[in-house]
Amino acid sequence: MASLTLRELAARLDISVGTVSRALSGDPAIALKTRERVTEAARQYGYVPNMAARQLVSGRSGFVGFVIPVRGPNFIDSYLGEFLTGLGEGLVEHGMDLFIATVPAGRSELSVLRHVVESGRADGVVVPRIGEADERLAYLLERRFPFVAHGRMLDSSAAFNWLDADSVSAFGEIFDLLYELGHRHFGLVSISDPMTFRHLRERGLRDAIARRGDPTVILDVASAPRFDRGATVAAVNSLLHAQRRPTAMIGLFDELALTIMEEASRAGLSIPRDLSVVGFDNITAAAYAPPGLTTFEARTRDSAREIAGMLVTIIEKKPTTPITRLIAPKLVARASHGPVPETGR
Amino acid sequence: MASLTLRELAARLDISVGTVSRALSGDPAIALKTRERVTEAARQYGYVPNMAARQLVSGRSGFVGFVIPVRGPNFIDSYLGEFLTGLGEGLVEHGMDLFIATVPAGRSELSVLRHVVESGRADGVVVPRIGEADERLAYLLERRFPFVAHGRMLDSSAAFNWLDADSVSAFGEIFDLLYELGHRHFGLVSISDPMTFRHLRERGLRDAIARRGDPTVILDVASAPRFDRGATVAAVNSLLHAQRRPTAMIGLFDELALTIMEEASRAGLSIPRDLSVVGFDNITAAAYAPPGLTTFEARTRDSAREIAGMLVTIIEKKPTTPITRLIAPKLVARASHGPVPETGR
DNA sequence: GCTCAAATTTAAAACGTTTGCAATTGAGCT
DNA sequence: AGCTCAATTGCAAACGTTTTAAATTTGAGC
Repeated sequence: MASLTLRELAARLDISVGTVSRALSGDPAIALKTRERVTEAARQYGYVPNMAARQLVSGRSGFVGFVIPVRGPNFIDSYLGEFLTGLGEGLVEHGMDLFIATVPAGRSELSVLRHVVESGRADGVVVPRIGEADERLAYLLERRFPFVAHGRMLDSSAAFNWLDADSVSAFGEIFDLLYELGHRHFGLVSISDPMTFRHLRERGLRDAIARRGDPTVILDVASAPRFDRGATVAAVNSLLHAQRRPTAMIGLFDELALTIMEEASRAGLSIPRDLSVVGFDNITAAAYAPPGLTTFEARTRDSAREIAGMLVTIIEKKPTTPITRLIAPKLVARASHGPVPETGR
Repeated sequence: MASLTLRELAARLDISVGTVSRALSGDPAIALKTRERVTEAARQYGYVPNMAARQLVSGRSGFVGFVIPVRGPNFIDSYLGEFLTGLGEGLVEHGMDLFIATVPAGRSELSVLRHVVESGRADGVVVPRIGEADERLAYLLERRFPFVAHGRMLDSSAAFNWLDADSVSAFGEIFDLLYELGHRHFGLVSISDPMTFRHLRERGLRDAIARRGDPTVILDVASAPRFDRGATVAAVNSLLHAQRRPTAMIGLFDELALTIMEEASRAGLSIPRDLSVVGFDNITAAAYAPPGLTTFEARTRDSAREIAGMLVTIIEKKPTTPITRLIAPKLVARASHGPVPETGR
């Protein structure tokens, strides 16, 4: 604002603007003595470069953009909170700032993303929650705009930069854990939305079942639209009140697992005595909801921090081959799972 | 990026740049016919103004800054999630964008705020969670930089723009509610940190007690540092295991109330039969933790949206007298409070 | 003391807008 | 036809940097 300009600083030092600019950027072509003198003066007078001017000539904004995905009533849920935290942490390490855009009521997420990209206010963007046919990715790829996705496509041939939790193995691990505890009848509460993580997690579970090769294993699946509370409750109850009830139920993510626990309690079932429940994500509420939800730590925050690093590399180095990374989730064993019930089977 | 420039657009229209600029901004000095022609061409060629250039000359960035306050392990908690959501919503209505800065490990929150302000990357900032002697406010006031605080100072003479929840009356309401249910012995779990909301809430409670004028009312207070889980548990238990235990306990905010409920259960107390518990904020976990925490909806999201509007007004109109606003919290009556226990008193 | 290259610094253009002021146009009047 | 005045439009400066190319200074070698 009222801050010193480069010209003024140069005047006080009786040196040309160009030299001052170079000195501050540490250009070795400038004599060391001059560089030190300039740096010192800049510090002393509290010179702060005007980002707009710098951006105008460099073409880089120093911002990474993030469009908050449209969703239910609460925009920033547990996942996004973690994610943004990590992203901020990661970016600040690289001297980048975070530009957050929300989607106004009438407009589409894509149009906002377009605004972010085309206004030149961001040098790259991070795209969370990948859908099966994601128009955001299509747009960014076509436009060759730097981005990193959190999540991947099902078709691994799609060439772009992504980082994802290895939910395939995590869901395999859940199955193995419960199988070892004697469970043979599983219920999965899933979503009907076209998100890729849904397929990956289901695949992880199914692959593990197939690997085990035990024909007595049963898997029932019930799905509901993502943020439709009523339908979700109905889906959960369709499994809970089936003729033969699963002994272990898995939520595609914690919110679903919590709903399972609620409905089970309502139905008079005791967890984990009558029913084992496992989730995925380890959201805050998972620790509070009795008896404590067994789940997987998706390490969202670490993931986001790493994504920040990846994106900065991509912006600066413009690598030709995509960078991809898998993060291994970690089991958080709480009290909602246990051995298969002896009775009633 | 590869987007059309104003000069190019002007060339195609065979009109001067200045005219095009004015036409696009809707300047009535430009003939209507020309304006329409330009607008149409801009739309057709997909012209997007370069924000950096615009910012350089106008001196305005179109960004509102927000420095994520330093805190415990999880930066973006429930409060901040709600707040950022509302802020984004509010800003987008005014065509402004949100610039989020995180505080790197070694640096102070103030230094980051200074960076945001002095780099000219934001036209105004929003400051959450006001402390008793808040150096951020002191800095912004001295610098005369536009800002709105979420929260106020105790000394109401401090002249700046703020919006706050009317926690004084809310805590009075809590007291009245519990008093009517027969409670006379209250326990308040508070924090020892120098945040102004702590004093305001305690004051609300004390004022209500004084107003009632019943000398049999007892209020015990225990405090712990904000994010010190161990000390918090100890503070809670100091009240729970006192010679005479309060029949109603109030958490300064929901996290504390949830801890009260946890520790009470651990001590074998049934809620609300043996103990009533009330919180404040209505965080997500409040609904999940059994038997459902009675609390106040602080309307953080609405508040943030309104703050966005206030800030835009301040940036554009530069009013001379401060804008202040109180938001009335709303009771969310769940199952954690009830009549005073008949026995044991 | 001179030459020439290396080291250092300077001048000026460029980035893409906005905006004050001057210039042009054309209609209405005399 | 000439003049005035308002309505339009054009010109050019300015915003604060970075960076290219040119100019200047320095200093080593003879």
